[in-house]
Amino acid sequence: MGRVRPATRAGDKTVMTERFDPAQADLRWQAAWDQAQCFRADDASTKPRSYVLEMFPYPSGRIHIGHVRNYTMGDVLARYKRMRGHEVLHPMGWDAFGMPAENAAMEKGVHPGGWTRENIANMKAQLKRLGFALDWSREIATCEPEYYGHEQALFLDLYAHDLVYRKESAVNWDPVDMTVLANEQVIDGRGWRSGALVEKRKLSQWFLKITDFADELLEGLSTLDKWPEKVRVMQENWIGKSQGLQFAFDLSNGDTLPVYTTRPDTIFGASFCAVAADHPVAQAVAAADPAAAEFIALCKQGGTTAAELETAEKLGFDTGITARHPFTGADLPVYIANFVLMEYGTGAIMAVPGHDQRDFDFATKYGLPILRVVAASADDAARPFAGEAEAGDGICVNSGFLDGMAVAEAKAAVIARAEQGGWGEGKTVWRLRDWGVSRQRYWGTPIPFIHCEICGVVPVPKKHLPVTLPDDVDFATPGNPLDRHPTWKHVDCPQCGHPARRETDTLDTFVDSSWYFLRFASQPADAPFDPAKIAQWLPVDQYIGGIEHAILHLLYARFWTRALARIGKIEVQEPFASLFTQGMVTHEVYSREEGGRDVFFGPSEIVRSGDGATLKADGQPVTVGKVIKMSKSKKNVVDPDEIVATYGADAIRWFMLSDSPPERDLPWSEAGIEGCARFVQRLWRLFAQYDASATGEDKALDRKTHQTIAAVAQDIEALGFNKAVARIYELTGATEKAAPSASRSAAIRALLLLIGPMMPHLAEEAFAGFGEGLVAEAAWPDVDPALLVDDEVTIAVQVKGKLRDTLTVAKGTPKDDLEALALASEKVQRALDGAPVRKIIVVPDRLVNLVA
RNA sequence: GCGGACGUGGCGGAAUGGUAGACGCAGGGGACUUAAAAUCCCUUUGGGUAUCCCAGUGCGGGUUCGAGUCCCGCCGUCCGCACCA
Repeated sequence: MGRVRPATRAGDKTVMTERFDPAQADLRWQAAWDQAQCFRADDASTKPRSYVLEMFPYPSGRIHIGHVRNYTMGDVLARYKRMRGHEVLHPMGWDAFGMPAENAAMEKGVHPGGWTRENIANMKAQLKRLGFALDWSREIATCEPEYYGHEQALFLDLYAHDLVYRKESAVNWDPVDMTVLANEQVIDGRGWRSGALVEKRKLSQWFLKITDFADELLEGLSTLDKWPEKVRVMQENWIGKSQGLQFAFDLSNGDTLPVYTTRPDTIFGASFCAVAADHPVAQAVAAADPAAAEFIALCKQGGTTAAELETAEKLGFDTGITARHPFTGADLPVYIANFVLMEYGTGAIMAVPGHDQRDFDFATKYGLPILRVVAASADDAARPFAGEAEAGDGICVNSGFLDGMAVAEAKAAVIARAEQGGWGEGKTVWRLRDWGVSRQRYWGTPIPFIHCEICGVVPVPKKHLPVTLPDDVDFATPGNPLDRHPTWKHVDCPQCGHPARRETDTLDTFVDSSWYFLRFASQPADAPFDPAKIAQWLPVDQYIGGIEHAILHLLYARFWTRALARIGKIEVQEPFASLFTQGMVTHEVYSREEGGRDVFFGPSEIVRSGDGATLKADGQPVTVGKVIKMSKSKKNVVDPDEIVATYGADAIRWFMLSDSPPERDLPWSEAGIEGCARFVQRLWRLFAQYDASATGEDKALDRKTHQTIAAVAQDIEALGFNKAVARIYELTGATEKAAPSASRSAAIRALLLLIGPMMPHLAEEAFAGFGEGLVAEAAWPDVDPALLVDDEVTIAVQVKGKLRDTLTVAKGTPKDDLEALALASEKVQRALDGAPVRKIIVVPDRLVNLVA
C-alpha cells in the first residue's frame, strides 16, 4: 500500500505524520479558508441558495458550550449544502446592546461600548478557533450606528404607518437605582440589584402595535410546517385568541356591569356575578363599606406564584348589589372575588358554576345555586353534578329558547339575540398585548423623537439619522445617563426651531434582533436593506437556536417582518421557513454544604470515581448532584477554549454531534470528549492508508460506502447528526477491516468527504495528503443507486411470531422458495414440534412467519 | 388545572408494524510492551437444567400472523402556560 505524503499547504505533499496535530492543523486550515474566501456568499451566484442561520449571541465575553453546539449544527448544514452545490449564506453577528454592558460599567467603571467591543473581539476569535464556515464580511454588531441608525429609520417608517404610538403604562420602578426593571428583574417584589421594594409607576412609554397583527401571526403559524409543534403551540397560547360575547348587566344600584364570556351558551346557568378587587364597582363599594375595603386589601396580599395560585382558596365578598339576568330577569348577587383578574376581559364575569370549575368551587363555598344547562341529551337535564363542573360539549337544557341546541349553535344564537336586542355583541379577545419597547437605559438604540413644547412629539428627520449615543456618560449615579447628560438631549425642534428635548428612552433589545436576519442579506450604507437581495435570500432556510426564544424573539421577529411587508418594504411574510430548537448541554453538579449553604465546584476541581467524587484540593468527598444545564452559578461548566486547546476543534465539534439527538439535552463527559479525540486519530490513521493506485474490487464494501453516503446525506438534511455519526463509525469499522483494494481507497475517500462538514480540519489535512484541493470546495460524493440495494438478504424465520432461525438468500428469492427453505430448517422443525402449519406469512426479503 | 414532549442495558441512544439493544461511552478479559501510554482482539440485558430455552422496551389491557412502534386506561419524568372567564 502506497504511503501518501501529506501537506503543509493545500496541494503540497509532505509525509503524513503518525498523529494528527490539531494545534497546528486547525490554525493552518482556518487561515487557508480565510485566504481562499471560501465562505463568502455571492449575491450574483446562479446556484440554488441556502440561508443557514443560528441565533446570534449576546457578547458576554466568552463563548459557552451551548453556543458551540448551536453553531456546530448550523456549520455542518452550511458546509454540507455548499458541498451539494448551493450558494450558502451563513453569517454571524452580535446582539450587542443590553444591560450587562451597563452593569459592567457600574461595577468596573469601564465604558459599555469598549467593554462590548472587546468582548466581541474575544468571542470572534473563539468562533474562528472552532473553524466555523461563516461569512465574516457580513458581520453585524447591533450597537454600531451603522446598524441601529437603520433601525431608527425603520422605526420612523412604522410610526408613519401608525404602527408606533405612546401611552401611559405602569412599569416596575426601582426607587434606589432610579430605573425601570424588567419583570424578570423583580424578585419577590424587590429590585434584583438594589433590593429595594419595587413600585408601580405610570410612565409614558413607546409601543409597537403587534396586536394589529394578532390574527395574522396566529394564522401564519399554520404555514410554518417546518417549525416544532411545541413552539407553534406556545405562540398560539401566547397570542391567546378567544371568541365570545360581551354584554352588560343592569345593576340594582343603577349602574351597568360589562362582562365577557366565551360560553354565552351557558348564560341560563349564570347564578352570580363576580368582579375583580380593583374593579370600579368593588372600589365604589369599598368606599362606603370598611369590610369590603378590608377584603380587597386581603385579595391584594395574595401571592402570585404558580403554586400559590393553584392552592389559593376562592374567596368572595357579597356587595349586596344584584344584577338582572338579561333572559330570565332573575336578580343575581354580585361578589368581589379574588379569582377574577382586572387585566383580562372586562374585569367582571357572569359565573356559571355548573360549567366552570372556578365558579363551581366558589358557588360550593358560598352556597350559591349550581344549575345544569348543558347535558349529554335532553333526558339528562336533571342529572346532579359529581363534585365538579362539566366544561365539555353537549346539548343545552334548562335554557329556554336554547334547549336542544348544541353548544356551538347556542353560542351563535345568544350572540345573535344580544346583537339584535342591542345589549351585547360578539367579541374576540386576545391575550397578546402591544409591545412596550421603551427602556430607560443608556446602552440601546435611541428612540428617534424630539419633544417640543409647541409641536409635541416630533420624529427626527431621516436626514438627521442616526441619532447616536453620546460617549461621555457617567454611570456613577443611578438613573438613565442619557436623561442626565448635560447636553445630549437639548436640541432644537426640527419643525419650529424652538428649544426642545430628545427622547431619552432607548429601544428594547428585542427590536435589534427582530430584523438582523434581513440586514445579513444585504448591507447598503444608505438603507436598512436592499429589497431585491431580501427577495433572493429570505426566508431563512434553516434557523437554529434555543427553545428559550420560542415566544418573545421569534414572535417579535415574525411581527417585525410582517409589519415591514405590510408597509411595502419587503415581500417576505415569514422570516424563518424552518426552525430547529436544540437541546442544552448538561453536566452533573458538585457541591458541598458549608456554613448552611451550598458551595459549588467545577468539573476541573473534581476527581470522579465510581459513584462518588472528591475535591482535588483536599481529597474529601463532595456531593454529586443532578445532571442539569451548565450554568456559571452552579459551576458545572466546561470552557470551550480549554477543550479546543486540549483536544482540537474537530473533537469538540464531533462531541457536539454525537450520541444525543440534537433536540435533546447532551450530557457533557470527559470520557466522551476523549473518545472523540481518539476517533479523530483513528480516522487519521485510516486516511494515511489511502492509496489512489490500489486495484481490486470489494463489492460488499462498495455497497456499504454508497449506502452510508446516501444515509448520512439524509441524516444531515434532517439534522439527525447523531445518526449520521453512528453510520460514519460503522463505515469506519468496515473500511478498517477490509483488505486493500480500489474499493477500500474509495471508501476512505468517501469517509473523508462525509466528515468534511463535521471535522473540517482533519478532513483538509488528510485531503491535502491525497494531493487534492480544499474539502471546503469539494463536492459531496456521488451515490450509485445500483449499490444501494444488497443482492443478498437475511430473512428472519419465525414460528408463531417468535424468531427461530435466519436464512441468507439472494434478494428477490420467490415466496415459495422461502417457504420451502423455512420449513426445511431444523430449528423451525424443532419449534413446530410436529404441529401442523396452518398459515404462512411471507414478507419478501424480510421474513417468513409460520403459524401453527 | 390545561397543553406539549418523553419513558428501551450501567450511561447517551438505534430500530419504514417484521431478527430489540445498531453506534458511542463505561465495565470485564486478553494481545503487544521490561513497563506504561497508544493501539488491536474478545466480552457485557436478566434468568435458566447454556450448541439450547425462557423472560424482556414504565404498568395493565387490546388490535395483529407479528407491537418498542398502532389503540384504550393508568403511573412517572421534563417543558411551557395558567384563577384568561
